[in-house]
Amino acid sequence: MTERSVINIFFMSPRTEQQFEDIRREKVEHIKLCALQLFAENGYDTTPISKIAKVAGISKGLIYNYFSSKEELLKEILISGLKNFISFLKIEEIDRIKREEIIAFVDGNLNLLKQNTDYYKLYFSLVMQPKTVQLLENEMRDVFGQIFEKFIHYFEQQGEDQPYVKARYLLAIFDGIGIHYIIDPERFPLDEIQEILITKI
Amino acid sequence: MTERSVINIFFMSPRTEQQFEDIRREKVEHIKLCALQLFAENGYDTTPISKIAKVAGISKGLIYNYFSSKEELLKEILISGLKNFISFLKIEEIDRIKREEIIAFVDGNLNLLKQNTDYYKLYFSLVMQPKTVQLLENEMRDVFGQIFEKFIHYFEQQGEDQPYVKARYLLAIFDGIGIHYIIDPERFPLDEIQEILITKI
Amino acid sequence: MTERSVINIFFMSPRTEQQFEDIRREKVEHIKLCALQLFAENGYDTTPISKIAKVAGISKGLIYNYFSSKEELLKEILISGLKNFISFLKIEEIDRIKREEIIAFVDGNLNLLKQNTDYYKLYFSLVMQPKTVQLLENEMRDVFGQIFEKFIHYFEQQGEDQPYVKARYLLAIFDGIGIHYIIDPERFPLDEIQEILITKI
Amino acid sequence: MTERSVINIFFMSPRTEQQFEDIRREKVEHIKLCALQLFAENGYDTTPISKIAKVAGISKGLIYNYFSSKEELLKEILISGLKNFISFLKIEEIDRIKREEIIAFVDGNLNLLKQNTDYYKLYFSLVMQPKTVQLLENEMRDVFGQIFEKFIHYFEQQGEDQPYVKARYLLAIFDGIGIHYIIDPERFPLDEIQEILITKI
DNA sequence: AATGAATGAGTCTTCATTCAT
DNA sequence: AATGAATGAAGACTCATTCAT
Repeated sequence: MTERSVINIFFMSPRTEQQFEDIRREKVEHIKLCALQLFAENGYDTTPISKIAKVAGISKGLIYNYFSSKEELLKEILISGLKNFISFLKIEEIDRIKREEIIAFVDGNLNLLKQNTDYYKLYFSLVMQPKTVQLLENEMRDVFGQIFEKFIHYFEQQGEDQPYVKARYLLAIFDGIGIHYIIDPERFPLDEIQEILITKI
Repeated sequence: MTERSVINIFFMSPRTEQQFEDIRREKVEHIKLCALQLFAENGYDTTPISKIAKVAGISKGLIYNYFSSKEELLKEILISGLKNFISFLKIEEIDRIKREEIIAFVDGNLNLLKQNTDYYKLYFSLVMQPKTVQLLENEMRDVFGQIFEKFIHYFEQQGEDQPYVKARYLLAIFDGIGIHYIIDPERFPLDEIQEILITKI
Repeated sequence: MTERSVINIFFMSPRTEQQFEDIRREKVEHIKLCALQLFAENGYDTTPISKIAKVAGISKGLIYNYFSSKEELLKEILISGLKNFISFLKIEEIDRIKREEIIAFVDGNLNLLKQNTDYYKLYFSLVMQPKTVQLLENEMRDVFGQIFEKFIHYFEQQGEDQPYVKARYLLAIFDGIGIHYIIDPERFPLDEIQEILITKI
Repeated sequence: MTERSVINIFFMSPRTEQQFEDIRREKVEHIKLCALQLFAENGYDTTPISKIAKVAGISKGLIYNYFSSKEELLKEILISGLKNFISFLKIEEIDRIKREEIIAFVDGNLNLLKQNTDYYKLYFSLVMQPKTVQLLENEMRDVFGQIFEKFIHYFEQQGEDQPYVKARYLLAIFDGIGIHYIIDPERFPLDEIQEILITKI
């Protein structure tokens, strides 16, 4: 028991459960953000926990207070990204799929790409590996399953002859654009391509 | 003639330069192939040299007889892939860019994807990292610069208003298709999408 | 005050900065001492880090917590020795160079030799290699430059005709004595030679 | 049996035993010389056999045709040096030890130093290690025992009161000069010091 | 006599994770 | 809740030596 602890008791008003929760959540988010940036830039495997700690301004040990392992940290980052994807694009709300909604989705997708470039970078660099896919199996099925269904539904409504193929194709195009934007964000003509894409739809 | 000279003719002669060269070329190719498969499946950083050696049926040390480092091995694999890309698609020969040639390129590209899935897997998993791009700077500039110019030229001929944007877009689509095929080769409708793509062009 | 706050005061506080610093300094010195003994006895190149760790009673990894590389460890050992040399001989304080001071230096030098045999052993075994000299370039220039100047100055005062040569010669003699003492400390008549040397000066 | 061997038999006159011996001896000397230079410059432990082979213009394997191991090669180099030392200084012939002979020895010693700097470099860098001393135990005892006895004898003749100490001291001075010359051959005033040394004797 | 492919033990180094405080 | 010391398993790489030719 150090002097510090003692002082804490006498001079600081005790935090409420809620405050503790807030602090914790804030710290967790901070660590995740720092880790995401480093993972995106240098790769997951080549980013040591120690570096994350340094960038986050905390000790190595503390990270293990919030995440049980490095892989767990990765998983939470990836899942947060997927959740963000869902909520940002309001996928769940898209039930009657009209043209405007698809266009909104396209717009949203590309806007998200611009804002969350780091996340996409990390995502694309890992999605090729079976280990990652396994890690996110359920979550990915949920997210992409939903999107996929809605796209198929949309193309069916449009009277397309191969709605499944078209849906796959459209999603592939999204990711192609994503990758190229990530590799060369300065020069890749994202806005112009966004327009072309919407026109075609 | 002393006894020694007589013995001489029973001495095994060392291998000829040609023999040594054959051994080298064969081993180099074998190692590169094994490494490619492992890198593609498990990732470059998570594949130890020892595992490559085991799969290749040789000792760890021998790999260093042929490649100065793990990174060098990676580089040679990637460059071989690029060279293969160039020669397979006969990029250099495409000077008068007609519709048929572009179509041949699309076909070739997707066929290559089917045949060299491992290479694409590796390529996409690394192209996001600045370190890789740096590793292949010159080679990539050569290859993609050429392709890119021809596409722009083609779209100009076609009277498109934004040839640069269109070229970028088409290349992005290629890679999008590539990634999706790689992630799910069983179910991704590559052939149907190939047709759609050609139709659109 | 929630239960959590109460628990707080029972939490072990982390060590203070001072405590960490103490641990570090102590460990660093311990490692350097063990390494010096082993380097001196078996040579730098033939002493593996693992052996140093074993002798020091710690893990291999911990050495890298305190020294960035084996070479860095060597460098710090050598520099510490040079610093010790300077402070022990009070080189900087010798400004008016009288006979007594030179004699004190000779005495000090040979006493240091007796006490720090390991250091001299290591030093002599490495000083022949350009790599080492390069490693310590600045430090060696500082130390020996100073000593050398004072010796020259002294011989000038004495009216010697070749002060530079005499200074070089005297320093060479020191090292000759050093080497011979190191090789055969039991039988080498260090004390008698010390007297002879002083007499000559 | 390769074609080459066959040709050898029909077109080349068989070498005599003597010629074979000469060729062998020449090659052995060549390898030793190359190895000495590399060992002296970069250290024994940090000079790989492969580098010696490359510098000598032969294959790694061939070295093992002439020397059973790297250590054996070192040993032979060191012993050759010692033998050269003996024969050059004609130590064995010095029986009536007069002043001129000692002077001749001093001269010879320093001349040898100038000519065989590499050897001295190697010698001094290894002589500190017990392993080396063990390797050369007998040879060193022979050489230095002889020299030492003669020096003692000489100082006895001169009526010195501590002939043993003086002999040790003189040998130490030789080595001190040797080391300093080796470290800085350009600027070390070897000739002047040689004169001083002779004068003192 | 000569080559260099091949091996495998050993070395330095990194880093996720644990632990005492 | 927080620190960084400490561990140990694993990885990249080296190199003396052997071996088939």
